[in-house]
Amino acid sequence: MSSAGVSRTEQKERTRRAILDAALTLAEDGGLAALSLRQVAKEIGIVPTAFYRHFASIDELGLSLVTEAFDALRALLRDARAIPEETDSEWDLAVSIADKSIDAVVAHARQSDRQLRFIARERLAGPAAVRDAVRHQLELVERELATDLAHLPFTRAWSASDLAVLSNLLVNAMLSHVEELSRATSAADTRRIADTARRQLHIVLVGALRWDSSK
Amino acid sequence: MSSAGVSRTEQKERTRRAILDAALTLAEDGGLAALSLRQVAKEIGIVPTAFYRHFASIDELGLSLVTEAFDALRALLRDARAIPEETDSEWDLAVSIADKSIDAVVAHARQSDRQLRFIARERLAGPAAVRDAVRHQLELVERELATDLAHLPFTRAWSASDLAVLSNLLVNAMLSHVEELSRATSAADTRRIADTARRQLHIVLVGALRWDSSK
DNA sequence: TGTACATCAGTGAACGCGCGTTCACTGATGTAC
DNA sequence: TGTACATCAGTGAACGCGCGTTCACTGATGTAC
Repeated sequence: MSSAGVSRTEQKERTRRAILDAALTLAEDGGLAALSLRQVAKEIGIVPTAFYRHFASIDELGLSLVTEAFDALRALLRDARAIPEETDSEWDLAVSIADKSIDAVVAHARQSDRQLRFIARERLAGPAAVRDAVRHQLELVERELATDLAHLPFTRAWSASDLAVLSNLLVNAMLSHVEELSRATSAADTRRIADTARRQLHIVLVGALRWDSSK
Repeated sequence: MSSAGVSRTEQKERTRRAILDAALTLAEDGGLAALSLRQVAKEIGIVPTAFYRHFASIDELGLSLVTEAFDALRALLRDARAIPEETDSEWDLAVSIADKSIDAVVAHARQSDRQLRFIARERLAGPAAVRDAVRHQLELVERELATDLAHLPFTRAWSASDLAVLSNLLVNAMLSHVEELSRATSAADTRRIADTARRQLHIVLVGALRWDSSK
């Protein structure tokens, strides 16, 4: 490894990034639990033992991937979040929120699909440490989303528990949609799946608008 | 392997069942892709090579597990399906359907939790052949559910595509709920999760009741 | 600016282990007569 | 019912392979003077 004109720190960071990147891609079939250190090393052209200069174990690599994946998920939610302007009807409000959110999902599913699918997959199939970390982060994300939802006009009278319930529904639905979007093979496919997601979100929002939290 | 008083065919079937059962359990951490034939053999006390008397490969074992898992999922849906009696209001109808469905989910999540989680997990993390089989079966299940939904009073004017959209939403939500239920550690936990699921389903149904398919 | 020494990312050999798969086998169960 | 032969689920040795991890190493980069 020579790479003239590059500082040692910089080169180390590049290798670290290459490891994370290769691991994220290789974990796509079979999940992180079926990924080997040697596969990763081979993929990026280093000797297996060099892996240990960057991570103490595959589990530690997995936890770094969790961190980065949730950076991506939070960026998505940030884009989806902004409170919509006043609308004429509840129906229009639902349409407005659904459109905005689905646009964010489609855009981020395109640029962060590996990260988002990592979350959906490792939550269920990851090595214990990674699986627990993903679940914990998802709980935090759901709580953050619940806080955002509390600022919408129609949730004024909602209980904290109902906000959590809706938040959980939305996060799970979003992960399903990301998964489906990532399998789209054409622009038409993407549009069709986005439309399904939009209609689902719309149904949920209409239901939420009608929801009486005191019942 | 002696097991006096048991016919050869019967003993073979027992071993086959033991393999499927052990595989289903062992796949719980890390997924089917991280499962080895030798682990399964060791678990049930046969020599690794005996595996080949029952399955040509781990993939073929996986496909058998897919079949059995979907038997369990279809049994769940059968229990949830029955059309509810007449109700006074749309709200009551939603409550009635939600209660009935969640009861079915809770009951089947208890007795078939490994099978149902297998579906949720291998859909995302399985070996290619298994993953594809699970996705295909899920599509079929969604179509079946859409057919059932078409018989509900409020879907009279719905387009086929809207029925598919709602069906997809319900199947995905159900798999999320099963996953959460299977992690419950007490009866109180189960009740709390079932209640979340019930409220989510309720929100969705209220939204669906208000849905205008021609929009 | 030049020299001498320190750091440390990446190397390569070696280890013991579990993997899937092959093959010839054993001995209990099943069947034909 | 008894005997002789066929079937076949499970055995056990063996194979080559990829695995994670150890260790002493190399040589380019960084630093102190």
